[in-house]
This record gives sequence, C-alpha cells and structure tokens, in this order.
Amino acid sequence: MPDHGAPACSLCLFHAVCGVAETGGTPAPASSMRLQPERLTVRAGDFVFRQGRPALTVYPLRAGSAKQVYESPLGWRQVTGFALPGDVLGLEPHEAPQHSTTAVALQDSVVCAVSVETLRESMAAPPFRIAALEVMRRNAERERTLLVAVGSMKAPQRMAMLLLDLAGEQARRHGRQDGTLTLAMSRSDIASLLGLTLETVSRLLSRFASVGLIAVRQRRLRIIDPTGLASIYADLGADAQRPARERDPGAEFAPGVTMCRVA
Amino acid sequence: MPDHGAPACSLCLFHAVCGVAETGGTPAPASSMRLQPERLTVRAGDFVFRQGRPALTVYPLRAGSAKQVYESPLGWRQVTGFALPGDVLGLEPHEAPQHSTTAVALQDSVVCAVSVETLRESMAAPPFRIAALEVMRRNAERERTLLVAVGSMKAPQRMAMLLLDLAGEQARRHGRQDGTLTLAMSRSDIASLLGLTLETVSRLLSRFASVGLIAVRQRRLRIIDPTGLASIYADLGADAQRPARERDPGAEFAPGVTMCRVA
DNA sequence: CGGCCATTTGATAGTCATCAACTACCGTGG
DNA sequence: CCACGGTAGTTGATGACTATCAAATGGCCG
Repeated sequence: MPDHGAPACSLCLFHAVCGVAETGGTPAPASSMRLQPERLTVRAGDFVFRQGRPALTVYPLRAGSAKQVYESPLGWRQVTGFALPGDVLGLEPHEAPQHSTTAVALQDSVVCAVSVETLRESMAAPPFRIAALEVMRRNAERERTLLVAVGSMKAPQRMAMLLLDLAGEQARRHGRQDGTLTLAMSRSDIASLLGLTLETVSRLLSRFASVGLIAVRQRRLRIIDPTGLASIYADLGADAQRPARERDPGAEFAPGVTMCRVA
Repeated sequence: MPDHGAPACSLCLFHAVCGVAETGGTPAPASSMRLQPERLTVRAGDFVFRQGRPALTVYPLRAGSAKQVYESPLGWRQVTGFALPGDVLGLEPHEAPQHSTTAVALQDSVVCAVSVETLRESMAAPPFRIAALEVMRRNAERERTLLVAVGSMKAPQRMAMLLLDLAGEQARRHGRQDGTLTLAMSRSDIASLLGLTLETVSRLLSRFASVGLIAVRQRRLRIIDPTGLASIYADLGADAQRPARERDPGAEFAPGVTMCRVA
C-alpha cells in the first residue's frame, strides 16, 4: 500500500462540480448537473493518451502518477513534467484538436475521464473557469521555469529544484510533510526532464545523500535538509554568495519552489 | 532603410477585423466594428510591457522586432523568443491578469495597442477565435520545441535550428527568400534563448561561415546552404547518420522548422 | 578622432556525457 | 524457498563540449 489516492478528489479541479468527489461511492445526492465521470485504470507504462491523437477527453488523475512526454517533429523525446493525483492530464489552454504530449502512467493508476464538451460546459461557469485558467497558468509558469532551469542552471541546481518541487507538491496534497517522497519515475525520466543523463542524476542523488541533504534508497527518498537544497537551488553552493549569475536586486529568496510538473 | 514594415498587417491576427490594415492610411471605409487600434512607437531597448504588470493590452507588432524575456522567481532571466512583424506581443492563452514575460524592442519598432476587452469581443467570433487559438497553439509548440532543443540537443544543432527558424519566418512574411536575414538581436540574446554563452554563439556562427553554410558580417546574415544546416539540426553532422539519439521509426525528416520564436 | 560596446578569437578548465563494469532489486519458475 | 535473468541503479574512468577568463578587433556615436 504505497500511495493512497484519498486526497486526489479534494484537490481536483472538478471537485466542486463532480458528483463522485468526497462522498465516497454514494451517487450524487442531488443536483443533476454534477459529473459522474467514468473511471479508468491504467497500468504502469500504459498510455493515458498519445501525442497527436484527437483530444476528446481530459483525465483528472485520481491515484498513481504519470509523466508527460513531448516528441519533437524530428523525433526527440523529452519528459516535460510529472503529474500527481489531483492534476488534470490533457488539460490545455488552447483547445487543441490533438493532444500535444503523451501521458504515460508511472505506476498503476486511476484516472477519471471527462469529455471536452463537459469541460467546455463547465468552463461556462465563472468560478470553474477561473479555477481552470489558474491551473493552466500555473502549468505554463512551470514550463517556463523548467526552460530557464534547463537553459541556464547547472545540474545540481536543477536536481535540487526538482526535489523541492516534488516535496512541495507532496505537502500540498497530503497535509503531512516529513519530507518523505516516493519517486515514481525512473532516473532516466528525471534525467530527461532536467536535460541530463541518468548517470548524472544518479551521481547527484548520491552526492546529495553523502552530504546529508537527503537520504535515498532506490525510489524511496527523504529530504533531510530542505534549506541546504534551497541553497543549492539558489546557487549559493560553490561560490559563497557573491557572483549571482545575472540576477538583479530584490527577490533574493524565492518563497515556494514552483517548477517542472506540468499537468 | 533596413526593414520595411509593409507585410506586417497582412499577417496580423487582427487583419480581418482591423480597419487600419492594408488600406494604407485611409480611415476604415465602412463597418463600424473594425478596429482602429492606437499605434505606439517604441525605441530600441524600450519595454513594450513588463512581466508582472497588469495585462490590459496586447500589442500586434507592426514594424521592427522584439524579444520576450522571462524572469524566474529566483531572478534568472532568459530570452524565450523573438517576435517579428505580424506577431502579437502579450497574447496568451490563459487570460492571465499579469504579463508573464517582458517584451523588449530590439530596434525602433511600432506596435498597435488592442485592449483585452476588444480582444475578448473579437474572440466571440468563431473565425477569429479559431485563428487566435491556432496562433497560441503554435506558440506553445514553439516553446516546447525550444525546451527539447535546450534540454537535449548540442550547441550546433540549436544554432542551426534557430537560423532555419528565423529564415522560415522571414520567408513566411516577405515572399522573397534569398536566405538573407538581419539579426536584430545581440549574440547575447541568442545565447540566452539557446541556453549557451555569447562566445559559443559567436564561435558557432564563425564556424558555420568557415564551412560555407552561411555568411555573416555583424548582424547581417545569409544562409548559403539550408540543407547543410538542416543536416546539422537533424544531427547528421559528426556521426554520418547511424546513432540517432533516441528517435524511433518514422518521422525521419521534419518538413519545416518550427521553433523558438514565441510571440 | 576617441571612447564604448558588440563581437571575435584564443587559451584553459570544469562540467557533464559517454563508455564500461558492477551491484541491487524484482519477478519468474524450478 | 531459492536460483535465475533482466531491468534499474550505482560507480568509475575518460574525454568532448562548452563555459570561463582574457585580449584583441571592429563599429558606431557622439
């Protein structure tokens, strides 16, 4: 019993309009407008949807986890983000007729299936619309942050960023935040996301562990020194603190780490 | 007389609903619904808008060029794209209340100013809506492609990609396509976009030139061997053709280069 | 014409990819 | 239950690529 999927619905974008949420299994008490989305089970490695296929449905993730992979026209593949319960796979701001990425389950997972029509109808309601746009905005921000990370930060910084982000998401979902997380994705997936090789990822984790920042054993990871990781992320690692690549005044410490995951 | 701004309007998203377009200077002949957007002149280095400021207006670029810069929460700055006449600065798919990037003119430029309300109204009309969504989709695709490039391609590939993209955009605007382009952006801007240093960019351009792929003199550049560049982009450079990083069957040659620019 | 900035070019070192074993884990089947 | 095979992950050695440091050159604008 690794991850329980309990808080998935409470964090789901559709929570307020969904009949399944929270109430356990009991059918929607009233309001005929509430969603009764179909639920699907996908096994580790299965596709939730594939890039280029018609985008007729979005998939709120109920339990498990997934990665999103983008394949460029020339055939380069790269992981663009990880999704956790509560995220909505396939949700995009520009109503593309086809999925722009492929979503792959990282473990046996459960998703709801909401048709784009239903989504569109929901979007008509201002409160829902606001929330949805907010989610999409956050995703865009994440992607941009990832771009900057990959484009101008060094390997240890990227790694620290990811760990802090994952921990943050973990905490946002379950209340507890003892810094324990389970990496559902392989080293290779992490490497792809961060623009590194799997060896480098492995080495970084080992190094972080040897310095007491974290503890890792396979895919079980525990953050021991969040502040230390934040320092590395902020590049206060090697050179005490002076250089500061090309940041300017203000904004010294970032409050929360807001990064990579996409869906 | 470096760049003329003539075809800007004909490629503008708002072309079909704008009263200024094409007709030269004459006021809108009929239809009161046609836009009469205010025109602004910005000088090289000026901001069109800044990240974080309220997004009340979008700015179709009439003449000149601009770069979009994103600053991450920690203060890292990175160029995320270049804009040419016809592009719409500040157009985003998720109606963010604030601009998510900063737009800086690369040369003295002219933009139109269209309020978001006007934009919203225009979006109500299906044909315009379709077109706008299409533009935003392309931008998203570009950003993703850039991420992949920065995340997993080597410097020469990235450089070749950019050149091909710029040439493609050039051709898409003016009919002619003798491969001549003027780089309005500095080496440093290019470096930022591609996740490199300005020295590396300079060296790459020199190397490309010495091999007869291009001709460069300051910011004047001419592509001599597009096919050669495409080969480099596709990584058929060093190793004849075998390795192929991690692409799989199919999709060997990408038709057009569709990349980096964002707005 | 002089100063300043953009760019080029060279020398050098660091980071990270690559190649190569080696070890740990997981599920299968004997 | 334990041996086995395969995949995931670790670790080491090496070198390529590119960042970094340092001048030198070329243009452009007062």
